[in-house]
Amino acid sequence: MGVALRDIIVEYKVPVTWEALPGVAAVDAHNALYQFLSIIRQPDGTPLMDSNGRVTSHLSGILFRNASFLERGIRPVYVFDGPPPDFKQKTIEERRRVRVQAGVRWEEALAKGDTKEAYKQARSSSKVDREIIETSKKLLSLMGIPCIEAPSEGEAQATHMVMQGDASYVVSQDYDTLLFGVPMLVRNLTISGKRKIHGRSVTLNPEKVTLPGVLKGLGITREQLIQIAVLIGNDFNPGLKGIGPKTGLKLVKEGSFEKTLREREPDFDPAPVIDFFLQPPITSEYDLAWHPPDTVKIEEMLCGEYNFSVERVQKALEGIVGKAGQKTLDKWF
DNA sequence: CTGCGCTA
DNA sequence: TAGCGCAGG
Repeated sequence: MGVALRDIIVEYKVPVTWEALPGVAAVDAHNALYQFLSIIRQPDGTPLMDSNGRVTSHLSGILFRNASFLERGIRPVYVFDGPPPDFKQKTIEERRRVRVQAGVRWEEALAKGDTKEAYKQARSSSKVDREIIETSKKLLSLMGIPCIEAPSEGEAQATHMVMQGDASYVVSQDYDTLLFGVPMLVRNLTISGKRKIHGRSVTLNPEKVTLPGVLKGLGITREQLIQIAVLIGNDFNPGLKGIGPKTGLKLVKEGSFEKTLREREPDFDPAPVIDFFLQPPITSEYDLAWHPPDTVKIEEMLCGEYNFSVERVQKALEGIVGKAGQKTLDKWF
């Protein structure tokens, strides 16, 4: 998922604290849900499920993450994807193929008793399907958190909302919003900060990436950043074999973007992709309103339908109403 | 991912 | 009271 800009952007990330991030956060909903689905699993890869076998990992993630956002003065708005552009079709099919294959390999690893491999494959088999999206929207709404439908890519819409001044930054693990021109992107906005990477437990702190910082640091324009994304591959085109971010940056800086494409992929016209990043479908018609959480209905949904523990849910909700309550409730809701 | 209980 | 490991649904 996303574009592999990490290697050239690593220097331009700035650590931030939660206290420095008050205001409205435009959350890349698909990215957040995928993260929850892929990570909130048992060691053998089994996700959290209710007694009917329905996946609940995303609901757990949404409840605790957003309770924490609200407690700390961050007002999240979740931006969901609309219909993808035609030229994303190949990417979508390829992802589906990889996902299905991971599902098969998960089964195989389980049969062999290879727990580590099972967990890895299970993560890759995660799918943000219609059911996941609908249940997520329902819980978010009950928590009083606005959900926006993008005309097309959620990342483009979230970016637009920051540019309009309706949100302060985008929350996503992916760098794609930079291509859409987001002024500020925040990654690792998690509560614990703890992650398991290569079996080791490491602490990841929230970090911000600003587009001006990246462009200035790399000495390029946004158009050139998009050119790099086209060369190395992104959500909308596969990129050229053997060209990663470093080589892409070099080629683009020496003005060889068109020449390289002409030589390597004469039949590929990058114009639609470039144009999509520069002028994506977006809308200014959205309502941003936060409400106090409907604690009764949340409990009905999570505990009544999905077997969540009443104590855990109530505790999370108390955190929102209690702390956010007295100080900021009036201003927000 | 997140909360929580146990350990030093 | 920080750090680790496990359960959560």
